[in-house]
Amino acid sequence: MSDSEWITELINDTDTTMSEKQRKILEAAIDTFSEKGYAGSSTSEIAKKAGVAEGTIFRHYKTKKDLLLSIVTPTIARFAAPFFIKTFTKEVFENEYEHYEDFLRVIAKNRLEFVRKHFPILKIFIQEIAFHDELREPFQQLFTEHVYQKFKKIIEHFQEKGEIIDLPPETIMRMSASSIIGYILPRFLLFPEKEWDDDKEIDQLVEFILYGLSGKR
Amino acid sequence: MSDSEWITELINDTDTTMSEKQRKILEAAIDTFSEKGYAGSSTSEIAKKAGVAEGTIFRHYKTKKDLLLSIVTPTIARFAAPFFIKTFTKEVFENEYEHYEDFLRVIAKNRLEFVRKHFPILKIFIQEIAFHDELREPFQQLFTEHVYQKFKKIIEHFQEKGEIIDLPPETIMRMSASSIIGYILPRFLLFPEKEWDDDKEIDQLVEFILYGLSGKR
Amino acid sequence: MSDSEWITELINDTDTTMSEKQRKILEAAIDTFSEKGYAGSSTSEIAKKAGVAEGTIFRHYKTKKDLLLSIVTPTIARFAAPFFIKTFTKEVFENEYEHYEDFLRVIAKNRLEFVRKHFPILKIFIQEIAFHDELREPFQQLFTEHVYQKFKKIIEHFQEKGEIIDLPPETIMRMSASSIIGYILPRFLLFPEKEWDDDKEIDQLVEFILYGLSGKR
Amino acid sequence: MSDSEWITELINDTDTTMSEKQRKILEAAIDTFSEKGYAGSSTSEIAKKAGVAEGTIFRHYKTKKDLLLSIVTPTIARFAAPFFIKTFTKEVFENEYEHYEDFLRVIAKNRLEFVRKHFPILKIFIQEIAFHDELREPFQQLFTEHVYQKFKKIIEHFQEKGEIIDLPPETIMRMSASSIIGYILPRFLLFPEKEWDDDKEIDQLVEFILYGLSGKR
DNA sequence: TATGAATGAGCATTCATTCAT
DNA sequence: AATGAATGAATGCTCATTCAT
Repeated sequence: MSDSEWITELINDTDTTMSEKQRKILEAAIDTFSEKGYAGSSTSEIAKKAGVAEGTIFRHYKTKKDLLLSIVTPTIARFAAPFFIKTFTKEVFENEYEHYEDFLRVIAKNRLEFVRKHFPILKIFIQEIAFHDELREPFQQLFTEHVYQKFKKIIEHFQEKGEIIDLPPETIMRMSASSIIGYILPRFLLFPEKEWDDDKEIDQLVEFILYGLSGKR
Repeated sequence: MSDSEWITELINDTDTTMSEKQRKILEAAIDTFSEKGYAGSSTSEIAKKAGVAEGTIFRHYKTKKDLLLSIVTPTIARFAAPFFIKTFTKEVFENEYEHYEDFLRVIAKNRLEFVRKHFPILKIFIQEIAFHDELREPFQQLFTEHVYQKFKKIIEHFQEKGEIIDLPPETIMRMSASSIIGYILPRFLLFPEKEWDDDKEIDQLVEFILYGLSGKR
Repeated sequence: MSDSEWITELINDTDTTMSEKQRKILEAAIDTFSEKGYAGSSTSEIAKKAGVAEGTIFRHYKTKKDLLLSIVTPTIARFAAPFFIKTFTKEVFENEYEHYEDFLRVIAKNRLEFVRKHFPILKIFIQEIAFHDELREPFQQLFTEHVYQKFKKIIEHFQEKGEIIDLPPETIMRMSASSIIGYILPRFLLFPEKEWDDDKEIDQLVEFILYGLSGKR
Repeated sequence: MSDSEWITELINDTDTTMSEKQRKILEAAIDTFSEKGYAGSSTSEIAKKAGVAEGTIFRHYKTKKDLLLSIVTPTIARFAAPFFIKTFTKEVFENEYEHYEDFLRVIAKNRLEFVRKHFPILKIFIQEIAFHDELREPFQQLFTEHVYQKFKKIIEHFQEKGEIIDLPPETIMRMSASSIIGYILPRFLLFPEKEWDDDKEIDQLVEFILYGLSGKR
């Protein structure tokens, strides 16, 4: 399976062939891994929560790590999907987003939406990426080859237009991303129960980034 | 032991009473927890790495979790130390930092220095805080009662002076902090082997935050 | 089913009613048991090797042990077949073999041939007879009631003719058999890849036994 | 540890450093492996029989296979010990044994004695050698480099003296050995409860081999 | 104080067998 | 007849913790 096929397959979320039991197992595993971490979760606990025999887990997933990857891999691929490079012509960016602000706002909103829907899985990913080469390596590659490259082109495009300051693209990227992530983490991880006005917050966030990065000083 | 005694004790780095073996155990545990996570590390592995018998660990630390807390707690307390409220009068802030920029730069530089020295322990903290009430609760308290309160006063002080925009202090705080953390994490966690010019990067960072938060728009 | 019916059925190699799948299962099981031993083989491995579903094995053989017996029993019965007593009159022996040498040579040659054809199954038998009463008991009976009795009569016959020394028949039997087996085991089990000149070796073997057992000393 | 050191260590049966529990574990393991085979024995069963916790087994023997090797290896080495080549001069053989008969009788008697003492372990060896490379390889080497070489020299020595027939030494060896083994196996494995007059049987055995191999025909 | 043998609950995984389809 | 999902007991092994020395 080639790289792009793999991506295509991951993004089209066609888990249509999953049995009832399999779905229950995945749900229980997401729950448990998310709450206690991978190493802190036992397959027997997951089986009990899923209402299946322990052996059933291993009929569907060869190992516990296999179960982890089956949970995390497709979701992360889909999280990164918007950054996939499909075309390299400048026109596309110009058509896609007239201003850096547009790009930022769109990304912030739809990735926030994605996080809202899939936070437990993303949390597992964040927790476990440090400990599993099988997780780190493919996503490091995915990031450097797709996300980073596309993001960079977008930044350079708007730097040429004079919209954003002339710092190294990865610095711009880091500042933009960390601001957004710096909203997402408290929002979902630390104080999820607080009432958040996402739209207003994102507006402030975008404005903060834009002024911070504006060339006019 | 009252709350403040506890804090005092933690900050004064009184590791003077530690035996050679104890120090070796701590070192080995930091190494191991940092590399494999708490649940993924075994006490026997730590004992072997420390060159002591398995039982020796439990002579010094009642349980494995005790060992974790002994590692993480004092370092985190010291990480937060600069934000401790010792005085509540406005004069102090004015003397301490003339501009928000000064405050930001000082904090960024010395907390970065602290991270450089203690990154493995901080990494353990970040990884494990989600899974252990014994970690989360005291530091949530420490944060809301000290760090947050002091940070808020500082922000309000500079908002009154018109230096920074009139958003809710916690929004300001989040934006400031996440920008700095957004530098620290790639810097130490993702690409530690890259060559970083910390001084230049921090200057850019501070500038980014200041412009982003400046009231003049 | 009476004892003699059982024997008759086993000897007539009526595997005619076996389906394709059943044959594949038997083949795979022989392969696997022979290579890893009964307890070291799993039914799932056998199923995979046979290209059938796990359940299919249990449709044909109630249990794993049933499968073992189905493999081993008929082949061992046929291995012992030449020793079955069909008649008890002396004349038969005299007609069958003029000298002990003839008997020895014929037995050695055709049992060697049999071993060549069925070695994997015989190996399973040798390995497993120690652990399964269901194997040991019928074949102990078969041996003491048929093989031993007929062998004994033959030996006594040639002792009367003065061809072989006057030791207890079972001693003669043991010496004859162990010499032959002592060729077969290295030949097939230890060094099967060596080049063996079976005819010459058997000639030497028969001579060795004959001289060893000859009464003229 | 060099080859010869290894041998020396194995032969000197210095299990002096074994704790009570360790001894109990070995005994129970020998019992169980001997009765049910390696694959058919469970560590929990062995632990129960030894009166220790299951974990205790694994403190002394890293794996179940380690336990097997710890049982079998030293005993087999000691079984082969009499065949170790210590000297290569002809004089030694002449002093050691005046006739092939002497050699045969001594070997038969003392190896029989050894088997009597260690039969359960030897049985385990015989059963398991087919399935474990870790067993087969070192003993194949030990056999071809020591036992076979010394045996061959002895045979050639007596062939030169005209005592035994001029067949290939390995044929002589096979016939001698299989005759002896052909006594040992029924003696201990098949009918251990029968009353055996070992001395008389060995005399007959030696005579059988000698006449069988005698050159005078 | 330090040891390391001993524990037994718990772990991920495999097993032979069943049964609805 | 054949499947393969499902089972849950059993497996080899690891774990944090205890305790006699």
